[in-house]
Amino acid sequence: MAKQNLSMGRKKTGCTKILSKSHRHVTFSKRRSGLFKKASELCTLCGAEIAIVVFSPAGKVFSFGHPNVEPILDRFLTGNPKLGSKKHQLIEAHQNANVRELNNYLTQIINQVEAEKKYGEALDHLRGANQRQCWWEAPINELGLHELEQLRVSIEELKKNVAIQANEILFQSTPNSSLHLEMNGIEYVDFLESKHKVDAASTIPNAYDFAYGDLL
Amino acid sequence: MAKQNLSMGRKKTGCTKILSKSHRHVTFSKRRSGLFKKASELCTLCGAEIAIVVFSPAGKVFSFGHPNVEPILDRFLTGNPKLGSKKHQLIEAHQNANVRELNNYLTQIINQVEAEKKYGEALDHLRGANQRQCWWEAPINELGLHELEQLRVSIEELKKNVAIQANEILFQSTPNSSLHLEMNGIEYVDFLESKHKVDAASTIPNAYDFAYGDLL
DNA sequence: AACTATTTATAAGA
DNA sequence: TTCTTATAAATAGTT
Repeated sequence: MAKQNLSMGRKKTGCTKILSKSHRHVTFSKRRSGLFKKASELCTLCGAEIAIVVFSPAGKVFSFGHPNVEPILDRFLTGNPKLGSKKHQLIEAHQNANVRELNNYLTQIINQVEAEKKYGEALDHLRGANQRQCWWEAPINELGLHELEQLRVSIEELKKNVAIQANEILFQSTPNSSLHLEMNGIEYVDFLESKHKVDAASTIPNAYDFAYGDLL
Repeated sequence: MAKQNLSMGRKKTGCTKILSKSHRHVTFSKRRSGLFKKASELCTLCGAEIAIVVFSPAGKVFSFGHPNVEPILDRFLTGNPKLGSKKHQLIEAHQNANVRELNNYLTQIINQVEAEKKYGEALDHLRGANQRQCWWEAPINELGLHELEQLRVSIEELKKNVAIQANEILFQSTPNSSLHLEMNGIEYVDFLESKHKVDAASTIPNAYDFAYGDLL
């Protein structure tokens, strides 16, 4: 796939971008026609299905599709999660059955929040009782103190568990837990970040990329 | 874009699908290369951005993209709501609105969790201070026993809440995720049982006749 | 995969 | 823009 002789016709042209704007526009039109014709030929000769999307430097869109553009793009986007950007993984998740999972995921988080609230209220009541009834004025007994300390440790432990739970569900991977949920969570954040990267990258011209399906 | 002379090279071929499978496969490979090369040339010469997706008759996928396939397809799909199949309406909806909404929602929930955790920690400190200041200096009396009882009631209530949530998650959501909460519940039960033994040992009247409501 | 006779694509000019 | 034409490139059939 060397890119050496880029020209045809009367004279060889260089392999760099055409400088003259009008000349470039003419070439763009001609070669775009040629590209679509080649694609059409490939479709009829070999029974292939092809979609082409072309953005002119000015931002105009041209598309070719046999038999239609969008079904082909759909198939490509939904059928290639591994190539997929995070965005498409997210889209795919929604397109498949994962809306329900995402909802469950949110429900879980809400439940966790509720649990934290209830726990906080319980502690609140403890504190209120302490203040109202002047626990600190009561006589102490060594056994009682020890038991209270045990209680405290147990409650701390529970609190930690709940907090860890919340964190795991929100951010981390649990070994045998539902992969989809966690992917949803992570991708969600990554997607918003990568959105900006994509926007920036799409204005950068010269990257050169072939993605062959042989690998799939 | 007439489709009349579909052949090149040695001899003209018809404009219909090539019948021989091996022949067709060879032609497919050659012409696919040519198509991608043409696309590449168009990109470099005119500064265009092109994405091509090809499905072979066998269903294999091949794609070309400059600078990358997916951003171009994204731009195409999001920029063409008029064509909207339902699927694309879904994609667009997610891209335009729901993703942001969901993200805000998640951020909110994360903040809530953080706030609850901080609040819980603050209460812990308060309670710890109370203990340090007063408990071990105070004599034990009936009020102290009452406080212990209240503590148990609060914890029992919390335990019920956790168990209820565990059940909800267990029946609404994925089994694995509910496991941890359920474990929390079990730990909690164990703790209360051990507490009960302690109560008995310390001659505190066992109160399984809990009076709910005034505390929680 | 490499070769080659042809056809096709297209750059430049009208 | 479109048409013409000289020439480069693509490729069908072959090895």
